[in-house]
Amino acid sequence: MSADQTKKLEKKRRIIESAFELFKSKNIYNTAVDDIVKAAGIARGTFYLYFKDKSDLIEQLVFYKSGESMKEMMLLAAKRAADAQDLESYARIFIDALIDAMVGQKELLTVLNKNMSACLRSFPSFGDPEAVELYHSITGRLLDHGYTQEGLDRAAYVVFELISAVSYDAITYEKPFGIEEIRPVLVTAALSVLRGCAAA
Amino acid sequence: MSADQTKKLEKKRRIIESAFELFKSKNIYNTAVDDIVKAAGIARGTFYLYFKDKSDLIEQLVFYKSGESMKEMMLLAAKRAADAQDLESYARIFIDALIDAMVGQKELLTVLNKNMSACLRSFPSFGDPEAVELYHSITGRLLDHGYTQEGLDRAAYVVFELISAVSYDAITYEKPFGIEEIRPVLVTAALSVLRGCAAA
Amino acid sequence: MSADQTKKLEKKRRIIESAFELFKSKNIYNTAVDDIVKAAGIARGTFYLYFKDKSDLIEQLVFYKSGESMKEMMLLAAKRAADAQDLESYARIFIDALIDAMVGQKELLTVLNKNMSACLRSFPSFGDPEAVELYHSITGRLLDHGYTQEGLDRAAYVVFELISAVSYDAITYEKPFGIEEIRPVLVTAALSVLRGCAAA
Amino acid sequence: MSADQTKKLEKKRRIIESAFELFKSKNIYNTAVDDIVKAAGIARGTFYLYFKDKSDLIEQLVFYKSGESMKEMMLLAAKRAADAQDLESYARIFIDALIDAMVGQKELLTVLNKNMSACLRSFPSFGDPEAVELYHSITGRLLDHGYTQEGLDRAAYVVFELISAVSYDAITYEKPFGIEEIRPVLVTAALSVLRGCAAA
DNA sequence: TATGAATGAGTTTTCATTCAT
DNA sequence: TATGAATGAAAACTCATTCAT
Repeated sequence: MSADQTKKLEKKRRIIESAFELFKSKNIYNTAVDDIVKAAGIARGTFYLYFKDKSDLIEQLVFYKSGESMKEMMLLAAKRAADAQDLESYARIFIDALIDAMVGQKELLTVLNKNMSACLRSFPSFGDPEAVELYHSITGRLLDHGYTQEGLDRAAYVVFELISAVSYDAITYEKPFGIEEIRPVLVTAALSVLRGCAAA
Repeated sequence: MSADQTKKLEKKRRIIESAFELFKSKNIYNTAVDDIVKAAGIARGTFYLYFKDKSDLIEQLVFYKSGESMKEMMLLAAKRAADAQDLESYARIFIDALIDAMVGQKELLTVLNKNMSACLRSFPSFGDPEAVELYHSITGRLLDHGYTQEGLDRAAYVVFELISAVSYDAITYEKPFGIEEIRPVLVTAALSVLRGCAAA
Repeated sequence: MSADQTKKLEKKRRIIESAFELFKSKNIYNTAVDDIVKAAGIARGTFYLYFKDKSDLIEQLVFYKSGESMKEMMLLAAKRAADAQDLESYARIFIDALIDAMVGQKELLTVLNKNMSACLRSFPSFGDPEAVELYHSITGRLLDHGYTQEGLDRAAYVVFELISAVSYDAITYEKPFGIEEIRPVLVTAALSVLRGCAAA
Repeated sequence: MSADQTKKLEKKRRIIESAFELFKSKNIYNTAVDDIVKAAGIARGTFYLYFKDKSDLIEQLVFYKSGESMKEMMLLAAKRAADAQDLESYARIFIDALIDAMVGQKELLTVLNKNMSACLRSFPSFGDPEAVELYHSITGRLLDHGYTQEGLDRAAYVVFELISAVSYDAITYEKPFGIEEIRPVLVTAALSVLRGCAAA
């Protein structure tokens, strides 16, 4: 990648970061392109040199940010689950860590408004080679325990949706249940799903 | 309720229905108050007699519509599951019916954009006495099978979130899996959750 | 006046008073007819049974209120000046009292926005027989000191404009001079005007 | 000042002038921003590039216009009074000219609705160095005749308020006295004020 | 007389996007 | 590449007034 291209990408990222901060505090529909360029320290017109239009920015931001966060979450969870003895406790620790990670991403959730799935939609290819590798190293351990790769992908997807949907409400609204109140149910549920899918 | 009040409520509902039709075809943010009043056959100012502003309408619409659809879904599912012999098949048929109902509500899902939970947030009180009764008659059958009422509420909530989250992506994007592709996994998963939560 | 008419007048006054309170706190242009009828406890349509339109109300209010206040001011000033020995001190006390009265009418001034003259325009007939009588009893004392009635009217008018204009700025903005700062100059000035006009 | 800034200021002035013309013919509250931009030959949005909102324009217009007119009035009066022999006739000619100038500014008066004081409030600093200089050259002649600078400022202010308040009613309503009818009284009154304040 | 739902013209304001520099 | 003034369509919302009851 040429120096020029690196510079361009960097600026693009700067715009995305500025937009993200504003989206967090004001929500997408109340953030004007004007606010974004001011925050990024560039001119109005410059914005359109990097993004086709506002929705182009949003699309890229959501994709970039949700991918980024998914990777972070998997990374954190994998680290915590690394020393688990048996499969059962591996999964339990992993799922628990995933929920913790969601709690830590509260702001992102608000912006994405349950659109975490913007990323999940490309599941399990993600769009970031590192993330894919991470995913495989995590799920690999389950493969030889009665799962096919395909079955595993679906189970993992369902588990992820389950966790993110329930966590979203619990974290942002604390209704009908707060996160700590629903966490044990959620962990049990996620494990049940994994087990149930293996049998299938 | 006086005749006047009934009339007012009816008109409010008419506005909500008009808005809903437009939201389905054009999405919320591309629908102007102007479009809504034209569709409802009322004057611009009249709108503001019934709703504080546009966001007030959206809030009420989402709540009303998601509640309404939840009831419909429960109704349909209950009917289909009525003759089930054992608990296992009762649950299976019920869950399957729930997914079918989601498919039938594709349009609603698009509008609510995963905000079905606007209704779920008041779970299991819903806000409509009929719905509550329905909910209790449905879940009652499980009560004597090792669930406490509280545990049942949480399990049911988690199952509902699971089904609606996964179905939403499957139905609206068909990515990463289409609804028929993911349905067996989803049913298994939901049943596992129920079973897993009972044990707990 | 019939009982019916009295009732009507009373309601009219109630509307005017309600409007006046709102005008004081929100200014005329930010007060809607709607606010007024709510405050007066009547229906929207009823308003139009008593006033042709909004500007009709304003006109009547300004006239009624400024006349009322002018009378109050003259009454207060006359009382204070009653025991004055010589003409000089009579005028001085009177003018001073007038300024005090203006200070006490701060709210009215804000509403009328220097339109106190709405009343002054009918000077010295006012529109209220009692006020006219009051005016004559006050100025009478000067008549035999070199003034013609006409000259006196003009002088009084000019003095009144002088006091109300200067007081208005002093009271509402305290710029460029506060009321106590400018008061001595104002009294001197008013007296000079009276004296100067007598000579003429 | 850069060329860019000059250009911007020029456009701002153009908008103000267009608004002023409309305010004169239709009054402030019946002039829409839309009318102003049409008259100024700019786009709707451009207006908001130069003024925060409509009231911002009004504020700036009143200040700018009243300052401008004050300068013109002083200029005219000074020229006419230049050759006066004694102080008495200097003041008399000056005051008379001031009244003439007010008559010539009838339109402005209507727009400003007695808000000439928007400018007077910054008296005697005005906000325009040229005006200040003018003011000092005019009043200078009185300084050595028993006035302190401070006393002079107050006297001048009071005289100005007197003249503008009385003239306003006389010119715009011709009630209770027309301008020519009240002029001699007004001149005498103003002179009396000046004399009376000198003595003090 | 009294009501208050309905009206819709009219206003202000926003904001994504373009384009000359 | 970068700028930022200019645009104007489009949006939300207000409010004086009417009129059927």
